[in-house]
Amino acid sequence: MTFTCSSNHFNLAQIADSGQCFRMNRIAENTYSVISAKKRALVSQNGDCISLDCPQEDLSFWKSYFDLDTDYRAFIESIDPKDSYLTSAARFGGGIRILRQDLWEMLITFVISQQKTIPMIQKLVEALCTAYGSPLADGSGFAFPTPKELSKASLDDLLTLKLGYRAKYIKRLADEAADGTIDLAHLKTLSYPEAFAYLTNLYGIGKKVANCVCLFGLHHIGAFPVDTWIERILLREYFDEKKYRHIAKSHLNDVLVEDHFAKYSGYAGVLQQYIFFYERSLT
DNA sequence: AACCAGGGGTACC
DNA sequence: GGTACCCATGGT
Repeated sequence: MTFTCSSNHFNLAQIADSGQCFRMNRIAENTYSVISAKKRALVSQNGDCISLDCPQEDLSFWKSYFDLDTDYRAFIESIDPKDSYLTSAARFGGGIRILRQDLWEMLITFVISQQKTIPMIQKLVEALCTAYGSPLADGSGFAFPTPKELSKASLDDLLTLKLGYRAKYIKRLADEAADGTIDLAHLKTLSYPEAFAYLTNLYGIGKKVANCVCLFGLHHIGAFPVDTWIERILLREYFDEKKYRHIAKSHLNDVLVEDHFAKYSGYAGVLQQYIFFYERSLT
């Protein structure tokens, strides 16, 4: 069945190309196939009108997935007008929303993302789903494998899928999530700082991936992942030699984020997505 | 052919 | 607590 609704600050094409989801594919002009966890939908957009084609019982799931109840205008209007780069980025990518994606899927996906380009991440995620996920109800593809399903893959199996040095991380994470050593249900109950600490203690998950999991898998939208793209932006747009001369290189990113994004406390991750998307569009 | 990609672990100091 | 080096693979 098809459901329609309207929303401001919503742009499917921008969301699909924003680098936060890797199983959203354009299948026609303005129409995308989206798979999250065990569900699939066809989504299209004409102006403010969004159409969802999915089983009726999945409608509320997808409305939540696209975060349609959050007011993004307030985030954008809070941007410091003196920050011309951030202002331009928000004007350019203001249709991006932080999707409410599956925690386990985000955890593994962003471990895969280490030192990989977005097209390569998509291929590897799809390979994992095809090899270890369950078929979707309508037979249109495969769900992301559960911890138990993924733990059936041996280290050699994962290496065969070309996961490289990430294979050993994924193997251990899948085993620990399957046997309960990693408690995903508990992780969902934690605050952002608690979840960040929990995640960075896991094998193969450092600050960057932990923040991506917090932002995209737990919807802690104050999380601010710093990858190579964001680092370049911070150094080019926010670095001041006089001001930061005495700061050690190993702390510089943290200080730059603190000095220029702490004022957006609680939702800085939304703005992070704007600048990430904007920066990538410029190349 | 070096160099980089939505980084992180480890061995040293 | 900090740094240097290594890790797989594919694209430029």
